[in-house]
Amino acid sequence: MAPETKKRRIIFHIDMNCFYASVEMAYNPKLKGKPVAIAGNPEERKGIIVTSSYEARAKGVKTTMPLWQAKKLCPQLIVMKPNFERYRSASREIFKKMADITPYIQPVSIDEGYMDITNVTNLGSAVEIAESLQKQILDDLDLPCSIGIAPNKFLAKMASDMKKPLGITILRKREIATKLWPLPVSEMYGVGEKTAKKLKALDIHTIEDLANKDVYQLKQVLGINGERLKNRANGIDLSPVDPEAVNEFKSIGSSQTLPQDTTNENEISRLIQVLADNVERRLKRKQAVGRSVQLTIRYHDRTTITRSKKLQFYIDQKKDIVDIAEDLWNTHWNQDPIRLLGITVQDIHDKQGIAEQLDLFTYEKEASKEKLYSAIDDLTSKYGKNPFKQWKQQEVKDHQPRTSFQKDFLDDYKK
DNA sequence: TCTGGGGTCCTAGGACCC
DNA sequence: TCTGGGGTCCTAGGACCC
Repeated sequence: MAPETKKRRIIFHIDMNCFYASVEMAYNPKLKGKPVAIAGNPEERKGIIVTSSYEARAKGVKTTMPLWQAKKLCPQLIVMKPNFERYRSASREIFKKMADITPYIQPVSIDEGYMDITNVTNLGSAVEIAESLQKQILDDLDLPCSIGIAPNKFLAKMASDMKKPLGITILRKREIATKLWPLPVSEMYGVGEKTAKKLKALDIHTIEDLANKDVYQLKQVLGINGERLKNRANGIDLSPVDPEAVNEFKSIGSSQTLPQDTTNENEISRLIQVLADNVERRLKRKQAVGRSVQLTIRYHDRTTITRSKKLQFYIDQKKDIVDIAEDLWNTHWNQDPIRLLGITVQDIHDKQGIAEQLDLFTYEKEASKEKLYSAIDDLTSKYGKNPFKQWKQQEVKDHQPRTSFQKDFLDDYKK
């Protein structure tokens, strides 16, 4: 957790400018000053713009624009495939430099993060610290960034957006009315297309309009988020800079848009293997196990469904992931051509932390996972329902059935 | 010729338990 | 005999962000 929250905090938001394009320019300086874009797969339909340089943006090239459209706007556009290893390595160097200043760092994405420098006392003023950090990142890594300085994360985030590239912007509480309120509400962090539309219907167009709107009306339209957005519009955000957040993964997924829509079950079966393989590899790299598998199917017309299955056990093996994904596929596919397939393992936990529970559950009772699965199947068909469903780990551990039904099951299982 | 792939958080309804 | 209300878990989908 961040240092004190009572004391007025000093929060930085560091935002890399055109990150992927900038990294490519750092690798190959000949690209500097030219319209450069990073695009998904330049050959196929999934070719969309991921990032572009300011020179490309000047011609109207925007993120998520289909490649063909970008080329039409900017025929000289230099299009490159993403080199994620490069970006990850540059990212590590950037966060190292932040870590030299304070341990209170919260990475948000590969190119963005917060710092709480409230208790940094030996490196000069906040602005001096920001200038020095920005200069180091530029001099050592040849990468430009913008930094927002504010009393909380939301204002720091909005501030870093105000001057690009290579900006440093301070946003004080007393400057909210002049610097923040005039902006269109759609530019606020947390307000997307749908929310902007709903706000417009309430005659809210600027952040000032939102700041002054009756909270009850906002909650009616936006739920709890309405209150949060109003608070932010008034410069209120108590959320701490949380260095642990980055380690607390909740899901790991892999999805792929096909070259063409398909109903071919062989192709789909192969794709499931590839996706499950991806997920398995990343689970193992993170030493994690998960307890729920979700299948995403996007059809020809882009309607998308998700179907998931919660498991009794934590898994990290490709085989298990494939089994469940195929089961979901067979149960829920409606025979229409599909455009995308995705597999996500959810309810993820650290493998070490879960090991004791797994041990108690499977090894101490000398039952392999398969054996236990089939025992559950047998007994479930015998009793008509699965008594494990409502059990908490603790109760299973302690063998403390709460109902006679569970007691029967347990007696039966122990045999 | 439209619109990728990786995530998080929130909501809402139904099942089930007490 | 014919019911309330609170809580948790599971599932599906929506909105948002980079």
